Amino acid sequence: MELSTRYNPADTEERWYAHWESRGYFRSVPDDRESFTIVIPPPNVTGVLHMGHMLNNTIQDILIRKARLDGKNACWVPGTDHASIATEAKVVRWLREEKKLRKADLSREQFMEYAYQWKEKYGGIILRQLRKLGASCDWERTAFTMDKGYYDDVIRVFVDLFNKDKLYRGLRMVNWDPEAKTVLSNEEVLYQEEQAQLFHIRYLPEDSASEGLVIATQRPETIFADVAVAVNPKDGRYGHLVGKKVRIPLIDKLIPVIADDYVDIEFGTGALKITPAHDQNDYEVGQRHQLEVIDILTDDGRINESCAFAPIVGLDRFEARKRMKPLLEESGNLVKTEDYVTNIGRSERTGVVVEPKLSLQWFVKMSSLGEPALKAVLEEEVKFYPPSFQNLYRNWMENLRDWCISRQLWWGQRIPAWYLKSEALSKETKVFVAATAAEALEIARKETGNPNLGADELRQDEDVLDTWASSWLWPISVFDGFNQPEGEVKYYYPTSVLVTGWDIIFFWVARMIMAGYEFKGQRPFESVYFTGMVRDKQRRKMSKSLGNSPDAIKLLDDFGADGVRYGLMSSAAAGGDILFDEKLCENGRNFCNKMWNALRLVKGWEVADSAENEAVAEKNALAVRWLREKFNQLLADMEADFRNFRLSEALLGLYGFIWDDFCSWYLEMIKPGYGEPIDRNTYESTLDLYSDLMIVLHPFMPFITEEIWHQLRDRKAGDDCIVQSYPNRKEADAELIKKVESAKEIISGIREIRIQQQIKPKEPVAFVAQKSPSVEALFATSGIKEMIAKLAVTHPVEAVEKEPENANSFISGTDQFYLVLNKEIDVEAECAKIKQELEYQRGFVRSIESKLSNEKFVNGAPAQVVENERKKLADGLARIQLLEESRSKLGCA
RNA sequence: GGGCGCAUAGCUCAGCUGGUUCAGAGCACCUGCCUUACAAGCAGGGGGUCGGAGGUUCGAAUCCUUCUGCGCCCA
Repeated sequence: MELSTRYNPADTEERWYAHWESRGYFRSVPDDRESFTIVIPPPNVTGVLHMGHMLNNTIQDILIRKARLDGKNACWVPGTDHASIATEAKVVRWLREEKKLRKADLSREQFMEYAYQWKEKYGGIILRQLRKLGASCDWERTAFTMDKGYYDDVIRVFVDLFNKDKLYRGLRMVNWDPEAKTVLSNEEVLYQEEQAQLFHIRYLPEDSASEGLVIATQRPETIFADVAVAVNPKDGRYGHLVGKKVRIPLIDKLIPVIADDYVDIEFGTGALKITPAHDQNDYEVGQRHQLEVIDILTDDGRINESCAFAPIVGLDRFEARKRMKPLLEESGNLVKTEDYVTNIGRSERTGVVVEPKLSLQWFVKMSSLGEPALKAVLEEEVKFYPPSFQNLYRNWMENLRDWCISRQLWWGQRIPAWYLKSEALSKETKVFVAATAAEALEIARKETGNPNLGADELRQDEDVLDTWASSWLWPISVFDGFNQPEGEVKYYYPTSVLVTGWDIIFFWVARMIMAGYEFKGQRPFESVYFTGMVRDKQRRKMSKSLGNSPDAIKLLDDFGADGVRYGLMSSAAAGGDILFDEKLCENGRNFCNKMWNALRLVKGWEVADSAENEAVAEKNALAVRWLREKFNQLLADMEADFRNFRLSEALLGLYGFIWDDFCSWYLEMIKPGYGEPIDRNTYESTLDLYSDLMIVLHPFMPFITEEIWHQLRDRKAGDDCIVQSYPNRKEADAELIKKVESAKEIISGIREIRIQQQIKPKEPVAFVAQKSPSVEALFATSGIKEMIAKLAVTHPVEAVEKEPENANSFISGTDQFYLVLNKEIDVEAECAKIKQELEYQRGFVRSIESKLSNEKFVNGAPAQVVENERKKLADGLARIQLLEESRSKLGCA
């Protein structure tokens, strides 16, 4: 069999994925095994795979594959989110640019048709890309938040909440996106410092008895919506004006000067124009002083008819702002303008400046929903990894605001509320909430006392629900838990773990927990694993606009899915950000090559029924035993790491084990000499060990492990790595491990001297140990002398009473070892080395002596610790003695 | 303004409930090797007063206080 010297992922990945799928390994149906369930955080249906997805889904796949190997019924539900605003924005742009259509010119039905066309075209790309990553989802369960059944669940929940009096319509200052013409949640507004201008504008007094006052504003066009000017009651400058009136420039409208603590004396001029319709804080001030609200902005951000200053009506707000400057200058009201930097909020989706705007929206009352959800996390019924996210969660949950769930969009679940056409929309408008128009009509007839009310006399709410108001039902709805509470959902719910970025802890995680308790009376998942954000080397968040995000698919092509998965996971401590660097994927790819070459080595061996001789057999048997015991240790580490979701550590542990213990040490221990065969026992054990390693590594790097699994032995159909049983852990034999570790230290000591003395790698050297009880005990271990001789390339190893002449020595543990080389040793250098070592050892001994002479330590510390210090002291003293002897023998100064 | 977190090698980070020769890993760097699996590799090596100060303790990278510098969330 010829194997290329490099592992080529392209040759294997697609093939194994198809194989797994065709064998139905990803499929889960309820049975009597324990379930292990993950629901995917649904990506945007028309999105494409990016680094965050890869990280997130790699982690889920690791957990799912591990659970599968553990014999659990592993179920990973994939799916997508309709991503209301993001998708609608894309569709609108597409219509405008490609079809030359404006949304305003289309009916709701026509628009939805286009939106579905868009979804058909781009929907599911990301799910195909997940397959490339190796994601072992049960694709038959693929869900979508706008699927018929899902849609119905969202509506059902809305009706349910309404009937439970947990929904209301209210006026709120909301974040308004004038381009998407919809409300945004606080989390969808991104604030950034931007350069702006502060206009200092004089408002003249009613009676011209004083100079009036000067306000500072960044939005001069909004002065026409002013209803007051506020000053701080403690501000001496303005005390005389409070209660008087001042004139709004250009329109000379009189507005009162009021006193309110909210005003910051230091900021600007200390006088604040109050514009309740267009600023959250002003709105609150306005409420306190019972001021009217004048809204001068249209939904698309233009100045509307309510503006008393005609010349700017109809202009976009930025255009209007530009016009204001000359107008104010002309009228003599502009005192000055100054540049300043301020936080401007922009829409996460459309990038336009968000306007605070009062509007009528649907809200969910959060008080009763929040309480059990907070408790669940604080009492760790839902466990967070890392637990520090509890703080963030609590902080938010204790300051819950009602959740605005209406969005002025079409792409989404349309709010199932109907109104009388005869009534204008206001807070007091009668509303009939029901799952269908017919039911709503029935309710309307009853409530209006008009049995003849016709369907055409009702109109449905135009808005749709916030996407999170659908995705918060995800863990329930994907199992059809609303329709069939006794069905599958009973088996799969609560799910095992949710893996998601901490940035959506409020958007999504908190709300799923609320929904879980509200609608199922149960937590939605046992644990939440928060991933960090993927950032670039300069710590910037990866984003399209920065162009600092690598092309995910290209990465997969360049390094293989296993390489990329390794790269992402090797630096991904839970919750910690990843500073992504392609170098990490390179490490992953190199790791694949390493394993591939280990395979080539093993597969290249000729196998004989018995070993060359007894010594070789003993050495190999020791190697096999040693690796088995180390493997037991590794399994214990893995178990702990998985229990704590320390996946990065688990992977790095495996990496070290395979690269160092298995390849660098074990394979070198058993590697037969040139042209010699290996004995069957060792060979078979090696295949078994290697196979076990592949099982343990499989969750992290599924493709190469499956490939090597099959290369190692001829496997029967269905005997695939992905469905093996995870190896059983046995108590590791610490004694044996320690012995081999001692041997390894000796080998390293020899190698060090070899390199220093420039001995050719293949040239055998004479090596002896000074006889001592510990050396004899070590050398009595069957096979260990042969092991040292082989790995350090020495003649047969012996322990001698008498120190050899002209030898280079080194200490390992408390014993001394010698290399006898065919050249004069450099006495001076040896002496210097010994001197340095002596200094270190003396310092070491001193520090321990001072510890042990401290009565408080001896009495206070645990016996174990004291005992250990005594041992350290004895060892140190022994080493000092050895060094002193060498020194005098060499005649060092 | 309120809250949370971080600071350990040149870089990125581990280091659990204080106690092994505990100051670690990977990358980077230096030296030597095209050694019959692998140069995308092998063998070796240098490098840190664990941000500063104080405290608790027999003992502190680890616990407490405080200062400094960064980051994030909320208002």
